[in-house]
Amino acid sequence: MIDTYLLEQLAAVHECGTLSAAAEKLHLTQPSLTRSMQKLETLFGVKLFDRSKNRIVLNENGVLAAECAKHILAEENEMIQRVRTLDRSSRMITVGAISPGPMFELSPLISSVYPSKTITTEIRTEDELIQGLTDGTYQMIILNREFKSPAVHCIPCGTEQLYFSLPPEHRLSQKPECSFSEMNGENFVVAQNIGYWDNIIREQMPDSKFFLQDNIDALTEIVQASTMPAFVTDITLRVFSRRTNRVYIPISGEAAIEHFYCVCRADEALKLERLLQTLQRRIQ
Amino acid sequence: MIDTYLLEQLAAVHECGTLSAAAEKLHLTQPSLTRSMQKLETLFGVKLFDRSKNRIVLNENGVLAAECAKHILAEENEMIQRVRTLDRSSRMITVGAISPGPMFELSPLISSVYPSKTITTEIRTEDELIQGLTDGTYQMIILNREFKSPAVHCIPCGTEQLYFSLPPEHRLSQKPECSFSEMNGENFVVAQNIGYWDNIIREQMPDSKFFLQDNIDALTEIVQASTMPAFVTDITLRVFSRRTNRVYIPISGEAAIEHFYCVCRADEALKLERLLQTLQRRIQ
DNA sequence: ATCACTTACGGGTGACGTAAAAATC
DNA sequence: GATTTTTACGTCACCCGTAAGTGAT
Repeated sequence: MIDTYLLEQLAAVHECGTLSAAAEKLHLTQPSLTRSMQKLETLFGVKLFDRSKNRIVLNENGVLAAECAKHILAEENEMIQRVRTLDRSSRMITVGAISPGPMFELSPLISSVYPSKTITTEIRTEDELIQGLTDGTYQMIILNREFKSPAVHCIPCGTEQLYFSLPPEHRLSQKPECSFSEMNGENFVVAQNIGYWDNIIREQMPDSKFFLQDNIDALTEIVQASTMPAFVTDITLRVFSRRTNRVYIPISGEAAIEHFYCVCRADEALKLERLLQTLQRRIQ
Repeated sequence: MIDTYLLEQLAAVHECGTLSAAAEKLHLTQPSLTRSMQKLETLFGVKLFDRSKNRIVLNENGVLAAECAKHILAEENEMIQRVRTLDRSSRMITVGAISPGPMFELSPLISSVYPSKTITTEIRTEDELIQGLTDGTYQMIILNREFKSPAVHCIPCGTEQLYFSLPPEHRLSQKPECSFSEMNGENFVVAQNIGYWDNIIREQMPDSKFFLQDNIDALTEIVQASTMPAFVTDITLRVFSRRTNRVYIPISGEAAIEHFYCVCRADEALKLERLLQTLQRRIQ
C-alpha cells in the first residue's frame, strides 16, 4: 500500500511542475522528493516520469497517478470532516438562523427536548445557511422564506414584527402605527447582529444612519438614556419584557413582518424527530 | 493527514471486532494496535471507541471512520491498478478473442499499424471478454456477435468457416459438403484452445469424442499420421497452407460459420483510430 | 486461569536533512 | 554562475515488538 505522504508529495509535484518548487511548497528538501518519487515508481512498478539529466516531468502514467492521489487526499480530508461533524452533532445542535429573533424562543425549546446537548446558534446569510445545512455544519437552519426541496424538511416556525422604539416626546410617538418611510432619514441605534433585519432597515430607510452596538446590554442602556430612535420586535418585547421609558410603535407594511421557516436535512430528520414534532405542535 | 497504515489497521479492527483478532490478521501485536487506535483518536480529535476496562468497541464515529477508511483503501488499490493498466496499454496491445481464428490475420495487421507495441492475445469466453474490456485488461476484443452499446465501438471483422479434415479413404471424403449430424458419433483430434468452436462441435455432435492436443505442431503430425477426422477452417487453410494427405469438406449449416466483430471501448477509440480505420478499409 | 486491553521500554527501519556532484540553461 | 536533479551519508522520529500490569470472564 502507498503511504499518504507519498501521495501528498506526488500531488505537489504535479501542481508545481518541478521537484524544487514542490519541495519548497511542502517545506522539504529536493533530495527528499527525489527519493520519494523514485519510491513511488518502484511501488507502482511503472515509470511515472520522463527524465532528462536536469529535468523531471510526469509522463502519462504519472499524471494519472497524481490525479488519483489528489482525489484520494480529498477523500481523506472529507473523512476527517465527516467524522468530526458526526461527533459534534452527537453532543451539540448547531442552528443557523437568518436573524436572531426566532432563536430566542427556539433555543430554550431545543434545550428542553435535548437536555444533554449544547445548542449553538449562528446568524448567517441565506446562502451560507443553505451551504452549512448541506455540508453538515448546521443540523437546522431558520430561513425567512419557505424552502421546498425533496432533500429537506421545512416547517413554518412563527413570525416576527418590527417596532420602532421611540421616546415619548418623539413626534410620532402617539401614532397607532408607523411606516418605514415616515421615519426615513432619522438616525437609529441598532444591535449589531440582527441578521436579515439589517438588510430591511437599510433598504426601507436609505437616508437613515444606523449606529451599531455589539453589546446588547450596552445598547439597552444607551436607548434608555438617549432619545435616539431604535428598534424592537414582538419577540424581543416578549422575551426581554422590561420597564422602559419608551413607546413601541408597530411598523406598517409587509417588510416589517418576517415569516420564519425551520429547515433540516431529510436524512437527518429522524434524529431530530422529537424536536420537529414539538415544533409542529407549538405552531398549531 | 492520516497515514495509510492507520487506515488499514482501523479497517481491520472494524472487521475483526477486537484488537487482538485484528492484530493477528495484520500480523501485528495488540499493543501496536492499541497505540495506533489512540493515535487515530488524537488525529481525528474525536473519540472513536467506547472503552470498558477489558473491551474496546467502535462507536458511531469510529464506524463512520472505518467505513471511510475502507473506501479510501479501495480507491488506493484502484489507483495502482489503473496506472499499471495505463502503462501496460502504452507498450502493448492486449486483444481478447472468442476464438483464435480471426487473430491469425489480425495480429500481423496490428503489428504493422503499431510496430513498437507488443501484441498479446488471449482466448476467453464472452463474459470474460466483456469484463476485461470494461476493466481495461483488453484494449480490444473479438466477439462472434454484434455488440451494440454507446460505450463501445463495434465493427465486423470477417468470418470463419469450419471444415472437416478427413483422410481420402473416409466414407464422406467425396462429398462437396457435409453436415455436423452426418459425422456425429465419430471421434476427432482437436486443438485445445479453439475457443468458441469447442462449444459448437460439442453441441452439434454430442455423440462424438474429442481428443485434445495443446501443441499445434504435434496435432498437425498426428493428423497427418492418422486417419482420425479433424477440423480446419478457411482461415487456418489460408494462413498455414501445407501439402497434406487430407481432404477438406466444408461443413453445411449456419453453425459452421462464425461472424466476428471487433469491439473496443468508445473512450479508447481515439488511441486505436489508425487500427480501426485499417480494419474498416480491409472489410470493404 | 485465560483473555483483552493498556502502559513502559528498547530497537530498527526509514524519512528527512546536509553535503556534494553532475548537467543544463 | 544559477538552477535542477541525483547520490551519499548521518540523524532522528516513529512504528513495532517484548515485557509487565490491570481488569473482566
